[in-house]
Amino acid sequence: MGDHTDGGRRPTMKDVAARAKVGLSTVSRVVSGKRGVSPAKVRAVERAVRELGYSRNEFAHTLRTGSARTIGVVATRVSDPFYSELIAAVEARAQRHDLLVLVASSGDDPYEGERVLRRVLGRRLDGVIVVAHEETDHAFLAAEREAGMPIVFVDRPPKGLAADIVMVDNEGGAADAVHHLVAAGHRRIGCIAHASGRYTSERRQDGYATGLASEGIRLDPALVVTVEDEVEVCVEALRELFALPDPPTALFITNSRTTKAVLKALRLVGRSPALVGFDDFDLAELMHPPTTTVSQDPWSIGDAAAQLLLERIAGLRGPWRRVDLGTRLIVRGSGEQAPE
Amino acid sequence: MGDHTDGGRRPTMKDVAARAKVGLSTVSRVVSGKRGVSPAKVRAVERAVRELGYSRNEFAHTLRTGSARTIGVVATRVSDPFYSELIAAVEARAQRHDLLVLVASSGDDPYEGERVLRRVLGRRLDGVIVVAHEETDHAFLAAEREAGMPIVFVDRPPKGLAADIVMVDNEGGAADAVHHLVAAGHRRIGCIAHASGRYTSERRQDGYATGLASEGIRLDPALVVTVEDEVEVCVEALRELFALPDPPTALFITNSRTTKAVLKALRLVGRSPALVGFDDFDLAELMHPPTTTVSQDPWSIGDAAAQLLLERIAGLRGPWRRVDLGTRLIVRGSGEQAPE
DNA sequence: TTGTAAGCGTTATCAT
DNA sequence: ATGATAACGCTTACAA
Repeated sequence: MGDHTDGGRRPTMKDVAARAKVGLSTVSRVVSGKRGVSPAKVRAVERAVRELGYSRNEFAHTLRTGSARTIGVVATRVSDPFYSELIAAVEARAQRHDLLVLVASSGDDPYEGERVLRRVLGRRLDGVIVVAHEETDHAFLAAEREAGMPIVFVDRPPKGLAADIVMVDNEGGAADAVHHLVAAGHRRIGCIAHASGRYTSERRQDGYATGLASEGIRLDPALVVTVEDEVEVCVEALRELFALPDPPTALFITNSRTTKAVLKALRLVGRSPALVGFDDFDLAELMHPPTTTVSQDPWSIGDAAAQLLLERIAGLRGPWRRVDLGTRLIVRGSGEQAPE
Repeated sequence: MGDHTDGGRRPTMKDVAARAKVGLSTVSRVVSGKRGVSPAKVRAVERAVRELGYSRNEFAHTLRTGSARTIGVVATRVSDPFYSELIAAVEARAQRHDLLVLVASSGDDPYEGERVLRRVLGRRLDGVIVVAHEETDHAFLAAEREAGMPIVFVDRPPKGLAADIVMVDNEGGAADAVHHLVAAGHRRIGCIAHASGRYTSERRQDGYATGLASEGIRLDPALVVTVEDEVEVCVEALRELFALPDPPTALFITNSRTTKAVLKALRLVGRSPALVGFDDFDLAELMHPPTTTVSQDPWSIGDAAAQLLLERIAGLRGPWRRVDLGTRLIVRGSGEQAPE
C-alpha cells in the first residue's frame, strides 16, 4: 500500500518548463495566475501544460505556502442523518470558498476518537469543526490552536478547553416539550434518555426537570430511564415503565435515533402514549399519530459553525464566541392525545 | 483567508532533533516508528516531541513519500442517507488501513460536478470512489488513472470510461417487486420514477417492464410517470394516475427519496394503494401499512467499493472488475393488499 | 546505531 | 520580464 500502481511519473513544473523552453519560475507564475509574464510565454506554458496533462502537486504547493485549502469535520458518526446534514451545510459553505472538506468519524470510543482527531490535525488543515467526545479532555488541542489552527466545536463544549462553539438550547427545547404535554393534560410524563453521560441528553433531561418544576409537577425518578438505541432495549425499558403502579401517559425522548427506536418498540409492545421527541426526523408526519418533535436544524448548526470557522481562518481574533441556536416545537399530534 | 492567524511557528523535526540532541534522521526514525534506534535516544526524542508538542507535517511527508494516505469519495449528495451510509462503510474500511477520507458533493449540476471531481483529483489521493454524473463524459479521467490514481465507480457506470465498478441488480430487484405485486392479484401496476435520465431509475423502469412482460401483462405507458422528489409534484402525479379510466391498484416506485415523497403525497390525496419501493428506508416498518421495499444495502456497496479500491491501491493490476450486488425484497405488507 | 546530505515539487528572493 | 537558487519539512541512501 501507499506506492501507487504507478504506470508513469507525473509531469512536474520542471517538465513543463523544459517543454515550453522557459524557466521554472515562469511556469510557476503562469500556473498560479500571477501577472508579469509576456503573453507569448504564457501561451507557450499553457500549451505545454495541456500537452503534458500537467496539474499542480498540491502537497508541494501546500508545503511551500502553508495552506491546504481544506477544512476538517470530525463527528462521532458521519452517517447519522443529523451529522450528514450538518456536514452538507459545512460543505456548501466551504465550496463557496474553494475549500475541500475532510470528514472523519471519531466513533463511540473516546480513545479512538482522540487518535482520529490527532490524525486529522496532523494535516495542518485550514481549520476544523469538531463534535467533541464528552469523556475526552481536550486540553491537548490548545497547543494546536496556538500554532494557528482554528477549531470550532459543535453541539457540546469540549472538556478542558475554552473555544468557539455552536450550541442548541437543549434545556429550553426540552422544557417546551414538557409544557406541551402538560397542556394536553398529562402529569405522568416519562423521560427516555439516550445513554447516560451524553452531554446533550443530560441537558435535555435538565430541561425536562425544569419544565416539570415550572408546572409544579414533582419529578418521579422512576419515570426517567436511560436506553441504548436498540429496539430490544427500548422494549425492555417501556415494559418497565408501563408496569409501574402509576405508569406514564406521555413520553419525552431526548433524541431522534432513540425516538425512532422507541416508536418501533411501542409498536411491539402495543402501546401508544402521547409522545414528543427531541430532534425532528424524516417521516415524523407519517407516524400514527404524527410525531410531535422539538426541532433543531442541523443545517443551521453546520452553517453557523462553518461561518465561525471561516471568520477565524480569515484572521479574526478576539474572545471565543458562542452561538446559541433556538429550537422549534413542531406540533403534529402525538403530543396532544389526552391521558386515558 | 489561507494564511493562518498564526501565533507561533510549529516545531519541526529539526527543532526536535536540536532539543533531543540527536540527528535529524534519528528523529525521523522514532517518529515513524522504525526500529534500530537505541532505547535511550528513543526516550530522548519522545520527550522532546512531547515538550515541543511536535506533530509531523503530513504535507512534507506526503511530498516525500508520494502517498497522502487519504482516499476520496465524490457523491452527488453526501447528506443523502443512502450515500452517508455508503460513506460510513468506506470510512470504516479506510480507518482500518489508516487512511483518511475526503468527501465532496458533486451536486446536481454536471458541470459543477466535474469541477469538484477535478479538484479532488488534484490532491493526488491514494484513490477515489466516484458516484458518476450520468451526463458527464468521464474520458478525462483516463489520464489521471494512467498516472496511477485508482478510481472505483459506484451505482452507475461512467460515460466514456471503462473502470472498476460496484453495481446493484436494478433490473432484477424491480422485476421482483412487480412479481410480488402480481402475486397479490394486481394487474394495473403504476410506476413512479425519479426524474428522467437517471441511470438507476431507468434500469429499474426496465426491470418493471420485464417484470410485467414475464407476467404476460401489457405495459401501459399511461401508468408510468416521472416525478421530482417534492411532495407537491407527487400529489399532482398521483391525481393524474388515479383519474385514469382504469387506475392503478398498485405502485412501484424507483427509489426511497421518491417513495417517501409519494407516501406523504398519498396521505394528502387520501389513497392507499398497494406499493413497493426500491431502496429500503428507516421507519418503513412503521408506515401504514408497513412499506415493502426492494433493499440494496448501501453499507455493502461502500464496503465492496472500498475493498476494490484498496486492492488497486495495494497494486492489483488486471482487467476492470465489476461487482454486482443483489437486492432483497423485504416484505412488510404494503405490497400484499389485494386490489379492491 | 547514528548522522550527513540529496532530493520530493513548489514558491519566493534575488539578480539579471 | 525572466531565470537561477534557496528554502519548505520530511525520508532515505550512504557513510561513519
